[in-house]
Amino acid sequence: MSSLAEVARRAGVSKATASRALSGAAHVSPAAKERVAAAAADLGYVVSSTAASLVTGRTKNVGVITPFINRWFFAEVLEGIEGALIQAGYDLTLFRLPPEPEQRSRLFRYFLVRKRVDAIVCVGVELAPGEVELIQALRRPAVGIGGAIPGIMTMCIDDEQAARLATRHLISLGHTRIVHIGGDLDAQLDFKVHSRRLAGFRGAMDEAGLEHPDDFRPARTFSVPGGYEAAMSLLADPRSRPTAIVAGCDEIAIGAITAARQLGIVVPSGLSIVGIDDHPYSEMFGLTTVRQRPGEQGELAVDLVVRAMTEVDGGLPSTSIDIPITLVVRTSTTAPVPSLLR
Amino acid sequence: MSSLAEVARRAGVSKATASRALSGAAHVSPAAKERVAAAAADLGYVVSSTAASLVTGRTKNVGVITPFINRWFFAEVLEGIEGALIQAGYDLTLFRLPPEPEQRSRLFRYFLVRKRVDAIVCVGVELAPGEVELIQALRRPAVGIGGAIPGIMTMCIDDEQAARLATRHLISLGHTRIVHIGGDLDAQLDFKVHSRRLAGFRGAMDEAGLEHPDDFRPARTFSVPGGYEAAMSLLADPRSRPTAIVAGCDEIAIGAITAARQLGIVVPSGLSIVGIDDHPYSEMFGLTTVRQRPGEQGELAVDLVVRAMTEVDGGLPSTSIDIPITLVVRTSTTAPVPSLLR
DNA sequence: CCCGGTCTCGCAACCGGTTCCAGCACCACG
DNA sequence: CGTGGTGCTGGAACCGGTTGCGAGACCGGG
Repeated sequence: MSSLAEVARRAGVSKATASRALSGAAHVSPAAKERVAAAAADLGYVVSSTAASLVTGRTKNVGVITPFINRWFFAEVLEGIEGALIQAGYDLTLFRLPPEPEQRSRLFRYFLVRKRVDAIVCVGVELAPGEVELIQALRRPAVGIGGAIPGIMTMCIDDEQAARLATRHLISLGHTRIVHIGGDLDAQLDFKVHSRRLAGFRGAMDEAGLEHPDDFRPARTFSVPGGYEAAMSLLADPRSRPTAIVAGCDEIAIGAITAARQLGIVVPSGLSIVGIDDHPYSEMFGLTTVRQRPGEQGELAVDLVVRAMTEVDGGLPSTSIDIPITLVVRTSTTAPVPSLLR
Repeated sequence: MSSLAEVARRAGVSKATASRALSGAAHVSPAAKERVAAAAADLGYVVSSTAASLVTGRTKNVGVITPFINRWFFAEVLEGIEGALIQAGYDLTLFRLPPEPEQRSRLFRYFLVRKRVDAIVCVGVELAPGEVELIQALRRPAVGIGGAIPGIMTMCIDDEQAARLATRHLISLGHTRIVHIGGDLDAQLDFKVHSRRLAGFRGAMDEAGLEHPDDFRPARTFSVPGGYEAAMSLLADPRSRPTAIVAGCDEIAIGAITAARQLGIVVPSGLSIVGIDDHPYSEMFGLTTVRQRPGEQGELAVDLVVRAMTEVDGGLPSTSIDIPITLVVRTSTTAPVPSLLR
């Protein structure tokens, strides 16, 4: 309600000095600064951020674009971003990217562009070249999480590598009959994550010289129920049953563990299972997995854009940086047991 | 980059007409409107929302405050809110409420107040009276989700009623030895959800005249692993084992089902389990539960604030509205089976 | 005592739209 | 042909801050 002018009048100074006193930047006499602070305090004054950003051109606000909110990876990244932004004094404006192309382009050309944001973080969205252009035209720092995008800085885990790591672990234990339960290739996430993980799995099998016919089962959803269904149908016939499963993500792995137990198959002695993510439920299931920390990726992304905004030369290199992953061995994997001993 | 003035010049009209033509509100001749539109299009012009909101006082932006992002209920509500807001042409600024009181008050007095938002939606946060005052001082519509708050409009399910419904279902099946696994009363969510659900459970037991000594087991976390641990310790001793469990939420119920299966207890013949929420995993586990639809609650909240913002008399009544819940019977509950037949 | 430098501080011009108000053209009607 | 009304348009005053520039005060050194 109260404006800077009122504060200034009450403190007996001009708007200019009041502004300088409050922002703390320039030289203002201690006495004046004191009076302004007092006046502001008992008027309950707060700056109008709109007015401020109109003149400065900076909004202290960054936009985050993501296709999902209620999925583990995305929610986790979001929390990381949010925490880091608040810390740095920025607000977070959230845009969910709709799947329909028309809605999507509306988001880009209408919402995103209203000069509202000082920077952009895209999580799990693969920008089309035209969209990259639009963002570059904003002349604001931007970073992507979840996959490489030519033209803007991105960070992601190496999905192929993650699946390869998981698969190699099983191979090193002595498994030879291994199946991959992953995301449906026709209902792919951005960055073709499902294909990449499948490729990593197959790469590891090939490099070990293992045959792998009928090696892939798509899960209807990239989640626990999807993994459950796929594992149920895979494991139903004891003769074709593999000795180990590489899951496309931990949720699928958990679904598979649940299915196996339902069928009376003991994990890991009857079936080894390895996932990717290190989901909060994984420890409870003793799931061996390849860990990534989405929250840290979000924080890192914020660090980068904040630095780009505060440093004089705003530019962010358009490189892609690789997030490290680690294998976490728990109790869902072991060497294959000869069938008589199961 | 391009300003309204440029568009106006290019179209050969004044800023005033250009503004009117673009906003579409007032009378502008079709010819002029046409020329302005063309000029705007090939200049790639978009309004500066900061400039617009400086003069109109409206930001087309609503603030959402929530303590969690990566929990099912909260993420689900958030998705509902986001979808409804985009639909209505509003942006969403997300604030995560930090647990530390000092950070929390900082959020309220510093961030929230910068005249950035036209309305506020609080999900799962119990506002202190002082905080309600702060929000009311903003003179912006506000609604809460997840519990009643005196002074502002809220919507929530009746937690006691939900637990009572779940418990009555078990009692009607003939169960008499029932235990509640719920959230830790010392690590309570806002609105004392854990206590309320416990109270509903106990109310139903009392009204049926059932004894219920040692009737409550707190879960270390209000999630699957918490339910798993609590159920494990509860079910370990066959002699004290109940015939049915009322879980504080579906995730706890799922943890309990998993624990039961691990112990060789068949659900439901050996143990009936009922949850609250209707989580996406619940169907897979055949979990009988009390359904609530958090996404719809979010949408409803947005409808209300949007209406309050567009209608002439802005006020929102400070009533608390009750979200309906329904019992969804699946396969995790049945009549207790005499022990010989298990 | 004079002069140059450093601190403070106020004036006023922005930032980029929206909207009140007045003016003008044009039409229909008396 | 005069007059009142209607529809469209432009000028200009905002909205609420920030900041460049210049003026005055004050200090120390020569």
